[in-house]
Amino acid sequence: MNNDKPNYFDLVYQVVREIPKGRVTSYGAIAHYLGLKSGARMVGYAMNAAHAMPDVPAQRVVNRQGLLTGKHHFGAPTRMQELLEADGIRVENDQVVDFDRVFWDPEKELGI
DNA sequence: ACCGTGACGAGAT
DNA sequence: CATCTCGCCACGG
Repeated sequence: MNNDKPNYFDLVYQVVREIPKGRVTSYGAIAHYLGLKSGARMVGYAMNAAHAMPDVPAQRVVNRQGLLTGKHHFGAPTRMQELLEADGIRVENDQVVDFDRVFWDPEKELGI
């Protein structure tokens, strides 16, 4: 059995696991870091499967606006926000406060 | 095997 | 500045 196709899911999880506490990143940033031409969509899809993955803080991954687009996938509508606030991130109106300040760019932090 | 949908993003209007 | 459209690919029905 040859798995010639790249498993984007594992790659995404790997990056997400490196997100430090108190920081967030965006789907597009991860996609660009991994060189996924597929775009941010596949990253978001991967996060959907991340639900079954431990040590994958999907709450730290938001869209480019800092909006908690995936909050509905955490079981409860406020679960994602609570997890973020537990990390010390302020969330207001389903949006990350000071998003630019807490933004964690894998290309910049991990290096390209 | 075909069609529609989706945790997005960038560019165009 | 706000809104719309397209691209991109995997998965479910």
